[in-house]
Amino acid sequence: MKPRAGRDAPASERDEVRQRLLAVVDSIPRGAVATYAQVAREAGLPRHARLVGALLSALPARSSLPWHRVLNAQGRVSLRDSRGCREQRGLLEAEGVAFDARDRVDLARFRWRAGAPERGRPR
DNA sequence: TTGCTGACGGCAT
DNA sequence: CATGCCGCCAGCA
Repeated sequence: MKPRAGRDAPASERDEVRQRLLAVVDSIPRGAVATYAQVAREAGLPRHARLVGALLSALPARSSLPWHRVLNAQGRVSLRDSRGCREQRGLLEAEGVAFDARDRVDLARFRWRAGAPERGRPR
């Protein structure tokens, strides 16, 4: 059987991977959002969207990471827990991210463009 | 090792 | 727009 790199990799390496992903999340600027897949790609780990979710779900409540700026590909909050859902939404709205009537964020408008020059979004 | 699960995603219906 | 199905991956029983 063909072993898969990620699973067999030494703990230290998997740890480094997690750090890299978290670092990307940490770099999402206020008022912008990124998708799970986007974070993974940005970290050089395409196809690891689920891992991003797993990581964030295990995040300590105290974390200073802007975990709330990560949404699914549809621009919606992906939390199962309704309590957490409202929290994430509240945090985003507090920094200017708008949700439409179907609880979606317009990614074309709020998606974070890594490396793109900081510029005010058109109102 | 196998099987099931999940803060995912893309595509077909 | 909603569902369902399937691929993808790490974690865990």
